Amino acid sequence: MGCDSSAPRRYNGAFTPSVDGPPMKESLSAVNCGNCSVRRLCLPADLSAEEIDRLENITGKRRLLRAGETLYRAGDPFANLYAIRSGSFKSTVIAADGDTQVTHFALPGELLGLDAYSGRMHSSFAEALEDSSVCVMPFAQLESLAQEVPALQHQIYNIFSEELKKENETLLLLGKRSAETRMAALLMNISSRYSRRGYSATAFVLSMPRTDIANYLGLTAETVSRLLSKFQREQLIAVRGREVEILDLIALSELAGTHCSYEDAGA
Amino acid sequence: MGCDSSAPRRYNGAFTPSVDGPPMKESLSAVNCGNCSVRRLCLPADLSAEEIDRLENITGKRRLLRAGETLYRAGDPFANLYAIRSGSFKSTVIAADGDTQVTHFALPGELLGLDAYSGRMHSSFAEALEDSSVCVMPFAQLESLAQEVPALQHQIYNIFSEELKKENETLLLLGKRSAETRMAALLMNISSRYSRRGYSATAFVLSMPRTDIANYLGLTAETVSRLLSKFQREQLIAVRGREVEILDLIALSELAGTHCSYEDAGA
DNA sequence: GGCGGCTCTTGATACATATCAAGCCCCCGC
DNA sequence: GCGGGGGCTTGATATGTATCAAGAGCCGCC
Repeated sequence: MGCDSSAPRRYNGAFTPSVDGPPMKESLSAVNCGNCSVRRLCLPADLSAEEIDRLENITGKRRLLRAGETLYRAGDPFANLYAIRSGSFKSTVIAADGDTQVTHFALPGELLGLDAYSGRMHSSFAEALEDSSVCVMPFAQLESLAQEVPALQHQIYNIFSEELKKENETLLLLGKRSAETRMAALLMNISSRYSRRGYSATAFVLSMPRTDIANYLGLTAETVSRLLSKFQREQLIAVRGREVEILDLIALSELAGTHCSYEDAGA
Repeated sequence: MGCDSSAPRRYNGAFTPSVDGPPMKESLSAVNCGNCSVRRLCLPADLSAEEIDRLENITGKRRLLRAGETLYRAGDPFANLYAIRSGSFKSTVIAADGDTQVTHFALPGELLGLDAYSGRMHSSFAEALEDSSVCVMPFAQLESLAQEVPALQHQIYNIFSEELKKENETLLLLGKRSAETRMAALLMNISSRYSRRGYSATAFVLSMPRTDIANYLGLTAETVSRLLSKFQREQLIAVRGREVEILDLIALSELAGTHCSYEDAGA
């Protein structure tokens, strides 16, 4: 079993029968960065075997979370970055008036916690949308290792920069686009992110409730629901609860107003 | 004359009579990071005199831009970061369908170009809103210097992280808030950023046209105009063209739904 | 000094999406 | 198997903001 043993699992599943058998268990053998299947997406990108080895010494720890548990909260001291190995998370921020806003959905192979460096304190919340597993990466150690290993340094900059780019795309999406476009773009985005990971680009399970999707897109849950129904009527997708199958990838991407996804149109 | 000689100047000014006298000229004496008035906001934060000296060797170059000129365009190879010394910029991204979205307004002391690291290519446009001056910082050199100077490294991470935090706040703003709230939040934000720089928090000139504000906030120019008029009727602000005076900072910040600004509620 | 072109303002109307309100479905626990 | 509750869907209505349209102010140019 590699770094990426458990497949995403819904906590409220329709496909998957139940979640109660032997959950949250994980073999610890052969769990390392070198053979991690999300490797390409995590930090190690261009490191040599020896460098990966050193990285592993500081990223050995795993943390398992149940659906609904929070990985960190705004105000928590910043100590670690987290690489998602399986499962998914939502990031939220809270306004002064208590209003919350979902800012991201994080899927396997993606990082959480980058916004916490400045101020040494998390400024957002990360909550597991389903049972999930993360690599814990103590940033202080990562930082000093990076000081010695330029390739790691580059990779960290890369990730920060990538993250900024993604946010720009999100802004673009939320800026002035119709509810329909936003919904289509989100579906395309999730599709491409799963596909990049080796999962199906056309059939997946949304791990988040409609309310979270709505909040993220700046819409209401009712509107999200209506749009999904509409897409289904138009034969663009098939929805059943949180299961989604994209029937017409091209039409959907045209609706989204972008060729592939608003994240990274390549891949 | 220090690092921050020229004050922001409108290119379409109401206060300032004209822009044609001796523009875009700048003494080169004593232009260095150590005595730069935006120092606290640029990279040098915690560096020793000796380290600042080394930094200066690679950041000596200046670039002057006329209102409307672009600092970089999406697709340009990434070579430099830019620290704004005077003037202001808008960052935009362009959707596949050609639609553009303003993602930021950048004021003096702030950095541009961070999103370009990954892919070694700019993914957005930066256009001067008024005649402006920037410090050119070749990133490759910055990077290798950072490899030797941990304090610089920290500062770079800091800036990246700060940037991500800011974007989260912007998402919060755009997510589900009324036009009124967005407009108030933008005014408060600009106010706090100017104030942080030592300028008046209550009287400033918006360097961008209404259309850019509207685009940034996900509204139309008409709505922006109406809102400003409304704020004025309600004695919250006084507007005359692009000049704004905030009359009731407290009421405005309450409207914005945050205590001070959506950027960094402190300061 | 007067003309022409922007940017900005203001008004009337249209429309997209929110809001309010049931009812349904599915999953879970008893 | 039955009852309960949360998430989801669907409908009717309300409303905020866009859209369309006209006019005003300002600036630069001729």
